[in-house]
Amino acid sequence: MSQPTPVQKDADKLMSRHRMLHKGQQTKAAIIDAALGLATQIGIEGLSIGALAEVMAMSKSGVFAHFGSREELQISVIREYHHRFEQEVFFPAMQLPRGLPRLQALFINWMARTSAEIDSGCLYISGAAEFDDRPGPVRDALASSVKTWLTALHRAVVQARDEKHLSTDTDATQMSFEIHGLILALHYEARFLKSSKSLNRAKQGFEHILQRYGANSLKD
Amino acid sequence: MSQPTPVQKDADKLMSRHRMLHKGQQTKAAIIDAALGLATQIGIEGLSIGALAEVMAMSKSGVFAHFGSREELQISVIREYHHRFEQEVFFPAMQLPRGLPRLQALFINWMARTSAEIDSGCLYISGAAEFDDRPGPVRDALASSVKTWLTALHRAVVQARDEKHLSTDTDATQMSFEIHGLILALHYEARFLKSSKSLNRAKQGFEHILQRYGANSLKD
DNA sequence: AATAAAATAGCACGATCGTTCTTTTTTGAT
DNA sequence: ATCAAAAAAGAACGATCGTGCTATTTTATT
Repeated sequence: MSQPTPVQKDADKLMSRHRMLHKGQQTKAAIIDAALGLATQIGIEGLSIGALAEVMAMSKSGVFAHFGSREELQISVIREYHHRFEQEVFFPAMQLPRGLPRLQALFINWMARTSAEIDSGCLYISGAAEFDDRPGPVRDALASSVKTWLTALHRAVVQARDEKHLSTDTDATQMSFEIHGLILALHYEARFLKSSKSLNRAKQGFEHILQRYGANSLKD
Repeated sequence: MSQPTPVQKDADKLMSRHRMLHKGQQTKAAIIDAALGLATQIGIEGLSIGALAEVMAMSKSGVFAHFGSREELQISVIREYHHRFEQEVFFPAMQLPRGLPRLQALFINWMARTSAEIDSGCLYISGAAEFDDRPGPVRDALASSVKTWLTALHRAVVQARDEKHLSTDTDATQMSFEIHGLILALHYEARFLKSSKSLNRAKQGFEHILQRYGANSLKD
């Protein structure tokens, strides 16, 4: 048997180091989870390390060390929201066949995350209001996530048109814009004005849009 | 000639006192104007008396004395925005005849205040995101202003229906909801995503809504 | 069980926050 | 010009902010 080569020893050390990160990653994830909860209530800008430390029953510096700056914390929160949005809105809809079924599922799932049923507001909406006049890396991270999602929605519309589920002269960007408006109105009237009927308003608005763009059948 | 009665003396004193308020009111108005500018950029919650004092070239306590509390300052800002919204959006549209012309003017004026053309964002939109989970007098003042305006919009839709400019079975609340959505999408995509085409998207969306609710002529 | 590294705590800093005092300046009517 | 009231300034307070240090504790590996 040969001795472990230097290369193998290096590999072992690397693995050891990775294992050591376990606990750290774990609490970091817990911090981000709590931070996301705070951010959806008081806003991304309202997020403070002190308040977060109190929630976590940790010291300020203990929390701080995981991120190195408040900005990095904010960006981590946005990335986590992006991930959850993918899990709860995007991926489930991707299970359905291309075209109207998938587009409809995207809208339904999106509504569920936006309506007042859920305890936390939508970070993409509240964040946009906070950062529309505030340049910087946090805004960039937020805008990047939002654009990814809106592009996915746009693609679903295009596919529905290509599948002939919508009329062939459908302006996909225009239709996406109008759908986006429904979600924003739902968020506004349900979350801020506490109007209970908003969910049905949004659903009916979606039906109207489908009719306008010549959806030939709602169930197929 | 009779001597001034005590009542007359009191009246004189009252007038004097009112005159004395002149300068104070004046600078207070200037402060509120500056505060509104700050609030539309960094948010109502982001408004700080220190930053405001610096802009005004005044001392913090000098600014503070006009309001007595930060909350009162925030509410004053909201009241001022309400006033300007009335002046620039509501009243001009009221000059036009009831029905479609007035409704259309309301939408056009609203868009103008919301699009990226203007330097300041819409306080009703950014404020809603900030205060949807934060109860208190500031939120109440904001919600009250917003409801007043949305009610006025709703009334314009009802009138357009009554004037037979829209089909008689028009659901006014639903139509208002969809119009609101267009404005919110415009604000979102123009202000946050810096999309230049949003204004035309909103206009076309409005045309679509008019068509759906059976507007019989766009110019009359 | 020993050990090095990673995770957390503790403490202090300068800054800014809203607010409360007291003092000075400015105003406007006599 | 006088004078009282109003407006503004000045200074200080306790709190909280993000962040940079230096210990201390906990973790995971040998």
